[in-house]
Amino acid sequence: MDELLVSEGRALKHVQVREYVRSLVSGSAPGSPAPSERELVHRFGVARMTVRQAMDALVVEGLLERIPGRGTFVARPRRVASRLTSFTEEMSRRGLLAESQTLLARREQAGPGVARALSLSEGDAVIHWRRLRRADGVPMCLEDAYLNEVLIPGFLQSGMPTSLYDALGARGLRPTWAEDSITADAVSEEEATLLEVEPGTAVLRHSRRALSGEKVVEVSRSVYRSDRFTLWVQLGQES
Amino acid sequence: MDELLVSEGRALKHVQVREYVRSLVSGSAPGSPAPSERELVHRFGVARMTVRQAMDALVVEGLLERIPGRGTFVARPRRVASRLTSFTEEMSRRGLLAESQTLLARREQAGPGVARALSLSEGDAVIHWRRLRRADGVPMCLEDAYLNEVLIPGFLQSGMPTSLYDALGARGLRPTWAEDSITADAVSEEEATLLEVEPGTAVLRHSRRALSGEKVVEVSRSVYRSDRFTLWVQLGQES
DNA sequence: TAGTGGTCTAGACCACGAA
DNA sequence: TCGTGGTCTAGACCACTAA
Repeated sequence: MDELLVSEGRALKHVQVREYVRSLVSGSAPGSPAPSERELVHRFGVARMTVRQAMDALVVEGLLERIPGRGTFVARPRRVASRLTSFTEEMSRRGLLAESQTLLARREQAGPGVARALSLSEGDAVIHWRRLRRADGVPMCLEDAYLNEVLIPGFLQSGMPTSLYDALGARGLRPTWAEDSITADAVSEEEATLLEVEPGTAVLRHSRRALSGEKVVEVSRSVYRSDRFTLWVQLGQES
Repeated sequence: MDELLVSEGRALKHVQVREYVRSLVSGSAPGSPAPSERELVHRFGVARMTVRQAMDALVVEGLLERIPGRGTFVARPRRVASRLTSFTEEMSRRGLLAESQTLLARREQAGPGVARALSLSEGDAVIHWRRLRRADGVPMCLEDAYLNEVLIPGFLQSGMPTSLYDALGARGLRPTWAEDSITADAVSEEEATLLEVEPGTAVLRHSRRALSGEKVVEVSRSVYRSDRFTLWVQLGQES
């Protein structure tokens, strides 16, 4: 169902039709009619199966909805599951400015836990990056990230980026899937000082193991101030 | 792309082919070859487009993977996002036996918060169901669920079920999408007594708004013991 | 070279919705 | 009744892979 553009870049017919329809309806309100299949057959001079192939792709994509006997219409946006986002993106989504203060960034030898999580062997080189993360200036989160040095050579030398996920994305390693665990705990003294809360306050502990394709690109442990941060998760598809 | 079974229940050809292939490959290891399209054309005496329609559905579903020039193969299972599960299902997935003790189950008038969350008006009738939930006998969670009485008439009279989601499913109202919020907090005295923890211990507070289609079927607030419960979330698709 | 999936044609009949 | 999408046919040529 993919592109496979021909030699010089001539688009396949079903792709032409698909993109024509996409541009027609993009921006239209849900429920707006798309051109009928037979109308597109005439306009492009192609067979109906070709038009159907184009429309099928848009239906699978969730852009269009077919109603037998009536026509094809712009679908209302589907309710989807949460995207996998970085702290920076998540704060920006909430209208807050994310800032990071690097407390530590160095090469280390992986301990047993980190090695297992990163699918490495104990003692392999990893990058340990500890940051205090603020939103609109308020301490929000203390994060320890561990990265597989082999996947991002020269990372420490290249100057630390603001957004880890942007930096990974630039290397074609943007996380596509992650498993998170979340629990509540009392904050430690060291954490309390950095997060500027009372020792013993309840905090959220968040661990993430993020993959790009089959590669584990990030393992992290974070502590979030619970008075400043609520985790939001959407589950399920469609509806 | 749906069934639309004909009159007496005769299956459509592409459905026959699809289900034949599904039964053939179900249980096969990822990478196992599926029958070629032309082989299925012969076996079923149908046109190739019909076979492709059947295979397309299985590819979209993630069961098969096409490799041009080589053939069609069983796809490795995709890494998917977390399913929307109930407490009962979640505990069972962890190998624990879920039990529920109903502390309260009655008709109430919706307050402003619950009314808004359930898309009702203040004062409308809702069912308030408070349960202490145990896993393998250990108190795990205290949950207050609010349900729209109009959607589940006779719910209170029919005897409370073990699993709310099973009961909703039996009425065609199984949640398909939910938004959850999670935060950490200190446990209250009343909660501490019921959950059998020290007052002031850190706990996870979890709120859920669950929809079945466009209808809000459940609004709940839960408190989880953090020493017994860690929330797991998978984000993203495929990889 | 033989087999595979990817694309495409030019028709056909059906059930369903709206007028 | 007419237009819509749903299903289906019996071919065709292409690019690619593997032997």
